[in-house]
Amino acid sequence: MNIGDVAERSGLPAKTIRYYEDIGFIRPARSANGYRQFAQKDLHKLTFVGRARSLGFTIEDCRTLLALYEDRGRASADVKRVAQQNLADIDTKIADLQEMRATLSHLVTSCAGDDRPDCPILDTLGGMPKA
Amino acid sequence: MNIGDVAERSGLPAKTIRYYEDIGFIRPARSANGYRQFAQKDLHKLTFVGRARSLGFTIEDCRTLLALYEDRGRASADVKRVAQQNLADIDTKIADLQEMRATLSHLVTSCAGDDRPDCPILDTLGGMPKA
DNA sequence: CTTGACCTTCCACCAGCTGGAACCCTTATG
DNA sequence: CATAAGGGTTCCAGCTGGTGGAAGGTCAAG
Repeated sequence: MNIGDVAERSGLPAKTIRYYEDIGFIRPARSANGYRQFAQKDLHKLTFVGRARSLGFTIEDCRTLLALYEDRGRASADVKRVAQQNLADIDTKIADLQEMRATLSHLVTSCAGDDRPDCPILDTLGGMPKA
Repeated sequence: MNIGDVAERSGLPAKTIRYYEDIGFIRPARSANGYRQFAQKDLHKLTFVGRARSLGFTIEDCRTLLALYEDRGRASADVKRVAQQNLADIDTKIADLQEMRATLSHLVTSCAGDDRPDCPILDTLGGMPKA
């Protein structure tokens, strides 16, 4: 398979696949003309990474997960630990965003949104106490 | 005020303040020794930006908001529009994260997390259908 | 006079790609 | 046979929003 095929089948842009080679996720062979030749294994790994990324795992998480994925004798506890940490990170992000949302929503509601200059949003940003 | 004072009062690191000068948020005067001399106005603007950033506004949003903040004749509708867009973006992010969370939480729950190699998390990442 | 806390600039780096330039390879068509 | 379209290749730069560190100037205290 050439990079275009793998891009289509994995759902990742070709640029991203080259980048993933660059950072060592895959090591495709090269044919005589210099084109990357991808094996099924490469496609699997790329698809795996694509899914992991879409679930919010970082590149370094993916590196760990890929190593565990390749290691047939790994303990599921190791994988679970990475996933749980990711879950906790996601929970933190959600909580932060919800707090932001509440504050901002309150501001938006209190703003008339007309053509007059009086604006509680700006007033608050410019003047609210440090907390 | 020197940069250290402004940093303390605005709650922003000095590095960030220099960066904000770099991107044109503020234009502090310089004293004879080359030190930045901050006016109250600069402190207000930095504090304003700090708050807006903590509510998830991008740097470009802040540029817009600062311009509106400075413009005593602005229409509150303009500010509200920016805030509402930000709110919508936050909602999208929260929804995305919640979807991630649900999938990942399901995976974590289904994984034994023991010392055996069988792991539903890796199985799913490596094998689930493209959707 | 030296120490230490400031301040300055500049350059490099983080994640995770993405865009573009400049070039090569392959295949089909006129 | 020339050429044009549509692959592929490399490398370099840039995005966001800063952060870290080196090398050096300045200032007040002891």
